[in-house]
Amino acid sequence: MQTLSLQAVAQPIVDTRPKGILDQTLAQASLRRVEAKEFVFVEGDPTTHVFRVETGAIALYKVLADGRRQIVGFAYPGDLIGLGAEGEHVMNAQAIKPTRLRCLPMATLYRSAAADPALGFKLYEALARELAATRDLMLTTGQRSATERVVSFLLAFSRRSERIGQDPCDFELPMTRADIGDFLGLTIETVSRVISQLRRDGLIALESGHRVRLVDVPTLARIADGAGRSAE
Amino acid sequence: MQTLSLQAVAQPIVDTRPKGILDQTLAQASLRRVEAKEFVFVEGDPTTHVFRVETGAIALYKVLADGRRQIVGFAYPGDLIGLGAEGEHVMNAQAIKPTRLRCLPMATLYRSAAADPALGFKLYEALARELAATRDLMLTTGQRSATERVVSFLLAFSRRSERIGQDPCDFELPMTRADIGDFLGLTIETVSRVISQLRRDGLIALESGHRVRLVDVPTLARIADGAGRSAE
DNA sequence: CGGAACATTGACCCATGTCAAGTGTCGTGG
DNA sequence: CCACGACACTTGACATGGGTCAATGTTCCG
Repeated sequence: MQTLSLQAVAQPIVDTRPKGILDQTLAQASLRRVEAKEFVFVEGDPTTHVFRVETGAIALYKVLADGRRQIVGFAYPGDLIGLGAEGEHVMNAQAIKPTRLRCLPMATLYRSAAADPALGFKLYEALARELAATRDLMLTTGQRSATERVVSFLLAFSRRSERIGQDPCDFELPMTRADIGDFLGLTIETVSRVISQLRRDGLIALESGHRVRLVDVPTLARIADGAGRSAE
Repeated sequence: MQTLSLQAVAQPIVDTRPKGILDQTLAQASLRRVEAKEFVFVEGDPTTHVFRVETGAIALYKVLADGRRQIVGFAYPGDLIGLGAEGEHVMNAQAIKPTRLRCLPMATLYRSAAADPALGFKLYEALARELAATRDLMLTTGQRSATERVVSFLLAFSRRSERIGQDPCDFELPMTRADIGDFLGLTIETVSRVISQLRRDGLIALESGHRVRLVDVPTLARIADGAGRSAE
C-alpha cells in the first residue's frame, strides 16, 4: 500500500518535484483543527468536503443500532477521507488525537477532475487502495484467531511506520485498546490479554501501554499467517 | 445510492435509450464463458482485463497460507470485476455457476477514460459501491452473531432480488453453504444449523436447499439488527 | 443406478465473550 | 504539591457461541 504521499518523501530542494494537481489544490485548501474525540463528520452528514489528514489520526467507523461499533479504517497523515460517499456520509469520522485536516470542497474537486483526467485517476487510485485495505481487514476479522488478528494489526502498523521513514520496530499506537478491539472485531479484554501474552512470550515489549517494540518479527510474522494450524 | 451519473441523465433526445460509453464499449467486447468452479483470474495474474458479468455468478476471495478462505464478494450480472487492482490481481475470481463475461482490455479502458472523464467517473462510482458493500460486510462479520450474519445475508440477497425486478421473498441462492460460510466468516455447519433453526422458527421456508422463501421479513429484519441485545 | 459432492444433525469442547475487581495514569482543582 | 476522580488498562473467574469431529442424509449428475 504505497501511498499518494510521494510528495512527503520527495521534498523540494528548489521544488524540482512537480506536485500533482491534487497537492496543488490541497495546498491552498483551508485548514481545520479537530480535538481528540471530535467528529470530522458523522453518518448522514451531507458530503460537502473531502479531507486530507495533515497531522494526527482519524478513526472511521460504522455503528449498529445497539451501539456495536466496527472501525473500518484509520486515517493517518497523507490519507484522504470522505471519498466515495455520494450525497451523505455512511460512516463516522472521529479524531483519536488532535488532528489537522485540509478541507477540499467536493464541488471543487469534481470540477477539477472533469477538467483533468489525471486527477480523476488519482482519486480512483486512492479509492482502490482503500478497497484493498478493507478487504485485507476482512480476511483478518473473518478468518483469523484473536492472536493472529492482533499480531497482523501490529505488523501492519509496523509496515506503515517503515513506509513513512520511521522505526518499524518501535512505534506509538495512537488508538486505545477499545479502538483496536472495534477494528479487529474483538473485545477490549481479549486485546489486552493477547498483548500481555505476547509480552510474556518475549515477542514484543511495551514501555507505557501505547509504545510498542517488536522484538521477534519473524515469529510474529509466522503467527500472523497461521503458524500452528492444520494445513499451515 | 443515487449516483452522480448526471451524464446518464443528460443524454441527447435522439437515441432515446442512452447507453453510457461504458455500455457501448462493453457491447463490442469479446465474450467469455466459464464453467462452474472455473477461475476467471487468480491472485498474481497480471491485470489485463476488466470483466462484466453477463449471466451467472462469480465468487471473489482471498486465501490465507493455510487455506482458510474469505470470500469478499459475489459478482452478479451487471457487476464489474477486476477493477482497482494494479499490475496483478490480489484475489481469486471463480465462477460458482456457468457464467458469461464481457472482457474489456485494461488498456482500452484506460485510454477511453483518459479521453472521457465521464467514463472515469463511472469506474470511480463502481469502485465506491464495492467499497461501501465491503464495509457493510465488515460490520457484519466483525460485529454480528452467526444468526444475525446469516439473516443479514438473506436480506441483502432479497434486496438485490427486488432491485433486479424479481420476487424479493423467493429466490435461488447460487452458492453453496461453504461459500456462504466463507463469506460470513462461519463454518458450513453453523450456516446449516442457523438455516435449519430459522426454518423451524417459521421465518423462512426451503424447498430444495437453495431455493429460499422469506416468510416473516419484519422479524428477520429485527433479528439482523440485533433484536434481543442489551442496548437494542 | 451409483458415486461424489453437498448438506444436516449431534456430541463435545475450546476460544473468546461477559462480568467483576483491581491497578495504573493523567489532568484538574484545592 | 497533593488529592481526587475519570479513564484506560489489566487480570481473573466463569459462561457460552460457535468450532471441530463424526455420522448420516440428500441431491445431482454421469
